[in-house]
Amino acid sequence: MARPRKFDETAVLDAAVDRFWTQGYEATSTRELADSMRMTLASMHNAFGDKRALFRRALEHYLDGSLRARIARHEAAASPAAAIAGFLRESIERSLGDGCRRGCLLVNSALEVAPDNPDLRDFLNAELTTIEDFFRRCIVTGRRSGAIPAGIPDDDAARLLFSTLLGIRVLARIRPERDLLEGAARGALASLGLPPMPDP
Amino acid sequence: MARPRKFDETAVLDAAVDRFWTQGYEATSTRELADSMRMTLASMHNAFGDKRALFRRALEHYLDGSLRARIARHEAAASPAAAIAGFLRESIERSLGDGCRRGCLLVNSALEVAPDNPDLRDFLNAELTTIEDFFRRCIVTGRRSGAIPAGIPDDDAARLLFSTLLGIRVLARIRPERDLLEGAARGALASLGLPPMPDP
DNA sequence: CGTATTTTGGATCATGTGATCTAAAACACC
DNA sequence: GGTGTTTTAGATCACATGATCCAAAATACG
Repeated sequence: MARPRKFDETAVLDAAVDRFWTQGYEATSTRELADSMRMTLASMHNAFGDKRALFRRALEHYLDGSLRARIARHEAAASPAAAIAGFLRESIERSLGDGCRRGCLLVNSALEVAPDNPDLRDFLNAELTTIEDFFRRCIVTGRRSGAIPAGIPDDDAARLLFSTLLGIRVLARIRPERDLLEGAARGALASLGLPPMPDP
Repeated sequence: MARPRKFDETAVLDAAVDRFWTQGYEATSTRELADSMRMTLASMHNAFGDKRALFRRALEHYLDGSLRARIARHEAAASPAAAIAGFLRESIERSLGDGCRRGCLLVNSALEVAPDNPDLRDFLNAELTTIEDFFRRCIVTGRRSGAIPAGIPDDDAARLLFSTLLGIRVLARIRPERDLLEGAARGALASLGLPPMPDP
């Protein structure tokens, strides 16, 4: 019916994610995006709309390939406590393994672009809440089975883990030191009576 | 010897802080800065140098009037445990009391501008370490006196509080809900055997 | 008062920005 | 093979950006 697209959508979105992740939204120009996506400005605009729409698509692409799968994978672990510890371990290893100090695109975006962008903020909040809910589910089921000792309210425990994770992701961007990131995670786990993280 | 300056340095730096805090570094133009500082571009440039240098000055101004005094004030509290709880309480109230969801300029900057700016990164890290050290001093002296129960290593406890604070400041910018911020703080305090925060 | 020195105001420069336009190219369908 | 529809490619638009220049203004000092 019409001329087919030459580019691979996954590949070009990967490239867009990389730029936004490394440099942030404001600091990335549309020309730079088009170059790294190996397509022209017009094609990019035609396929994805304006810069904001492309950012949204890139963010969704990032989350599709990253967050949701990770939660599902860890939730299938041997126990809720292992799911929590494994999720934190993976977050730390990802943070330390990235030489570019990129942190987490979700957290970076929540700080840079969400505050003055209600649509994006709602979207990001929904994703962040996914993480909070994951922690809460783990806490609830773990305590119900007796594997996690009772203590502070379930909600507070989940929020503690959630904010610890965010803190770790912030530190990953500015001070990516293993002792620091692991110390925060160890502190949260131990103080909730959870087993330590698996070795890296 | 020469023509005196017409502007009040404190006032213009306050204005610069406000713009950078509300919008971030990249999203704030030099013209907008000059307008809000009530001076001309040339005067601004003459007095503070380029945009990056002005940002650095604004950041220092913000920290001078905010962070260091707060730490000193809380450290003079009745007990180390009260110092920790009071510091978290004040951070939460500041976060919730700001209708603009600005969060903390230090944390925002650590994510947006520090990663590709070694000088600024070192400066920000030194300031962040000031907070971490404050928590560590409180834990150490509180445990030595018996007011804070022994448990996980001092360093890990300090890192847990530190990353919880960062997480709270991130959430303040995207999801400023009292239950959420207080829940994270309550979780951290209770799980370390610390007394709860004072009422707002 | 005169002069040296700094700040101030306004204009301006070169460049980068997001976005769009036009025409050529490429394919699916009839 | 023709036709219609979409994607490409390159040029370009209007504007914003960071930074600078130059002359006028304002003061402290001699």
